[in-house]
Amino acid sequence: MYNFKENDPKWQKYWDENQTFKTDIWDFSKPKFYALDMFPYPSGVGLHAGHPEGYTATDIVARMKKMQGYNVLHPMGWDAFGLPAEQYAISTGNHPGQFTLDNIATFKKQLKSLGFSYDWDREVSTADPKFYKWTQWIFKQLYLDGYAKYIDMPVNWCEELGTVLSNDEVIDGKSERGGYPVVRKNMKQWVIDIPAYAEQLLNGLDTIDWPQSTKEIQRNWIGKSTGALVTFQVADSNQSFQVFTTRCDTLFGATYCVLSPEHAIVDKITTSEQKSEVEAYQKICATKSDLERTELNKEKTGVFTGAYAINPVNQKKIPIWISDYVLATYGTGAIMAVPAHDERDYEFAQKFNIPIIQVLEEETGTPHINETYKNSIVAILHDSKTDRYLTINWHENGGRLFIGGTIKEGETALDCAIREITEETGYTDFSVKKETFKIKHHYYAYNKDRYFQIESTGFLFELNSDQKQNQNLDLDEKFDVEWVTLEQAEQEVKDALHLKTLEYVMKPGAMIGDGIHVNSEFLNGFNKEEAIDKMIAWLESHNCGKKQINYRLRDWIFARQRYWGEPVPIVHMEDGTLRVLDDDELPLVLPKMDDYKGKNGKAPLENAVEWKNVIIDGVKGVRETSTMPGSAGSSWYFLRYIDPDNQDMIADPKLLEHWLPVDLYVGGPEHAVGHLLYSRFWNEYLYDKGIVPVKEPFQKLVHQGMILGENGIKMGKRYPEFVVNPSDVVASHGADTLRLYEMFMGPLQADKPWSQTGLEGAKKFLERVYRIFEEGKVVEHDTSALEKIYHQTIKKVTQDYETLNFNTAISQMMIFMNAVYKQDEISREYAEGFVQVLNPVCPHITEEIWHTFLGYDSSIAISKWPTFDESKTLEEQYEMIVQVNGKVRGKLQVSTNTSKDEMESLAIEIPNVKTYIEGKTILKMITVPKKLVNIVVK
RNA sequence: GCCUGAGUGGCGAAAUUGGUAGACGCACAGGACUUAAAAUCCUGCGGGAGUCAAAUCCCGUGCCGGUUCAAGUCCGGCCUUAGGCACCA
Repeated sequence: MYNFKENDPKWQKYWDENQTFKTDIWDFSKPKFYALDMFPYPSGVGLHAGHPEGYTATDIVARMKKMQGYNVLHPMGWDAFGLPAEQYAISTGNHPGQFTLDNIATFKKQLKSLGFSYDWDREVSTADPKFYKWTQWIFKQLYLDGYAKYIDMPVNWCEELGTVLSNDEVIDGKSERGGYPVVRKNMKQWVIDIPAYAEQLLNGLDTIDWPQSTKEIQRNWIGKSTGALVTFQVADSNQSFQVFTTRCDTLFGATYCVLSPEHAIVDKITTSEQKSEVEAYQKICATKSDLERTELNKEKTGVFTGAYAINPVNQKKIPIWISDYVLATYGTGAIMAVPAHDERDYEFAQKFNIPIIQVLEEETGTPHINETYKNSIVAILHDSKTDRYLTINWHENGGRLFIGGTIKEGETALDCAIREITEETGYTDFSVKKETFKIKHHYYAYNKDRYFQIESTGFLFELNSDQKQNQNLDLDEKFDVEWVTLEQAEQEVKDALHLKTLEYVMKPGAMIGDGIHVNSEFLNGFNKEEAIDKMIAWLESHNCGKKQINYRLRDWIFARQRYWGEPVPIVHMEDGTLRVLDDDELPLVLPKMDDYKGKNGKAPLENAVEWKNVIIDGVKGVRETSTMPGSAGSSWYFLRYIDPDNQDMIADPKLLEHWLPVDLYVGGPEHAVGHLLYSRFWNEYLYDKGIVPVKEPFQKLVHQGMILGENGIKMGKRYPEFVVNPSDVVASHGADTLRLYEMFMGPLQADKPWSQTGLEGAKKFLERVYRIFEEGKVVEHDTSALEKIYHQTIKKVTQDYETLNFNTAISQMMIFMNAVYKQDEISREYAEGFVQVLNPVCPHITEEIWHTFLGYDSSIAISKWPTFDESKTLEEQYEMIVQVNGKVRGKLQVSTNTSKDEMESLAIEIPNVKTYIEGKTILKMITVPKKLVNIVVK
């Protein structure tokens, strides 16, 4: 019986005292491996069940790499600044620093009890002035290079937390922490110009081994869109404004422009008659929270400014409106509206009665040379009393259609539709409900032997009464008038034009599909891509527009009106200038305070009067009292592990050169657009400055899944009875069992429910392993019966650890153990190799066996990883599968070097196979060497 | 609405380039050991038909269709679910 209670602490102490996992950072003689965990925020509640999962994964790889002769860097630290500690300090009056230190001590103890192979000498904490000196230093460089800016801008303001928040900290209009409402507010703020790196951050994604989903999230967040900038002159004014559009080809369809309510030009162009209305609208928008904005999504609102813009392509005057469906923060904060082909613009134009001009036309049928042009209609008549649609059935001479017809000279499309319905069906009492966008259609008329190209307008009519008159038909018009259900119409109407018309009638709104240009002068007849190129060329040559790329990515708001964060190393001088601290003034340390709560929306540091007021070179100044966001320190901490005590720089360049990039980074997927984007940005910036040697800091990233409660639901306050505390499990089952179980549950990346009986199973396996040694089953002679499975096991486990498939690695070790039990003995060589490959998952029990039963006096962690002999993994026999017409009809044990011909002749001799091929012709045999024979018979 | 993943026994899950679906574990059942139980060891275990027992046969990887000698795997269309984005012009 293995005594984990005694042995876990014993070996943890041994590794500590012997500095088993101390990294000799300057030893460049061996290949390096940098295994990194996302460092935890040391909360008051300690580790949760998810922590050991990711940490064990990196630990396994780190331990294996060390045994394989790599110089491994496997550090741990603390993301120690943040809101909870500060909230705690406010409510208890204690210093958040002390609270944080206490939590760190708890976390460290818990992590040590799990036996991770961290080099604790490299521990960092973002709240430690020795660390944040360099966070401030990086900020200073960003400031000096113009990336960190102090600007007036709309920000996410959270009243409850008393601070501004960055975009990734706002979820559905509420704060990520606490779920408090967030409103937009104009404030002078520190921001960092991450959009300047948008393109590089986007391109870098193609070079790194990250989960597809996370790359996709980052791509969406960066939100690159290629389009054009178009300048509109304001009529009867010297003002102009620019719009951003991805569809400049639809410019002929622009019937109005919309400015965001906050747009700077609004005040200058609004006419006196519209002034009060515009100002009232602006006021409403300013007080709306982001949540209200999205909730009020349903209906468009807006106000006419009274001013008109000149459409540059045709000099038409189009009205300028303001509306909050145009965002001040994206593009230029102004758009050209093309209601015919944009759903939002369509909705707005409908509501405010603004003209809609179709400039794209869908095309059905196949074009032909020598077409005759016609204008025509397709009319769909609906009877709401029976919910049927009127069709005419030509049977074999053309099938089921709606009513169609050609527009006569001097007739409008609507007149034509009414006339055709009455002529063909006799109905006279109906009213028009809808006229659709036009469709271009090509067809061949047999009766006239001609190709036609028509431009068809669709109509929807509603039948008022069954009043009829006689049909007025030509002699050759032989069809039945039939009322059918929508379903029947959709199935039986085959004509492309009529089907498309039905689609237009049923689906209200703008025409979003692709089409060719119409009503667009020099663009007529061109498709989207061609038209965009032509339009950009036209705009450039007429000096009123150009190609433009836009990003959704916004400035990173880099200040929080909170205490527990890095002070910003800036002084606001009395003369209005900003002064950044000299290097020798760093770190700028947080002052101790009596009260950590800010008052009236002011930062807590405003109350640190002695700290904030300074005199520099005889000029008075006030320190910046906002602090940096939590993601500041975490954006570069992985660099500091490499040289944590360096007082002169972030880290020695020679060390960075050797150790970067991080080879394996494991952590939760929730940081996809926060930490994982910010740290890529800082790293890339530091790369451009020549400080960091690699563009991308994390070469391979893996997200561990969530450990769910036994009820299949996320562990949490909702179902406290299903919460598993890793420390309890360590106490009851030992660290190795917990590590083994969490790795065996399923793929690392998947969410997996906890299972108490599964945990017992893991423990049983370890007992089974231990018993082999305890009961003296290790023998000094060879156990050749185990040779093949031993080599297969070493091979599979080694490969699976490398690819992080720990569950299948463990399953292979179980298979090996089963074989050992069957054999009832194992050679010393195989026993050692097995214990070594198990060691990364279960370091304590294997260390114990290594010393006690195998007699070593040095750690198994520094032993040499076992090797396998490929030739000894190969089977000399296999089960050949024989299929007849793809179904398995026989199996046969054959030698691995059986030839194709031999396989086939053996196959047809199998009795059961014979019964299936007897009396039939063998068409062919498909033979896959070392696998199967498939006999195809008829 | 749009973009990513995922869907396999009672349960957690395996399955190179398409080539025996269900490895391994849990649960369950039977047996050995024991005065007995626990622990341990051994055996069985997708569903159905068939048989004293076998052999053998049919069905089966969310649903429908396709490609192929052969589909969990490839293609098309849907459903469910998790995550992300959401007036981004």
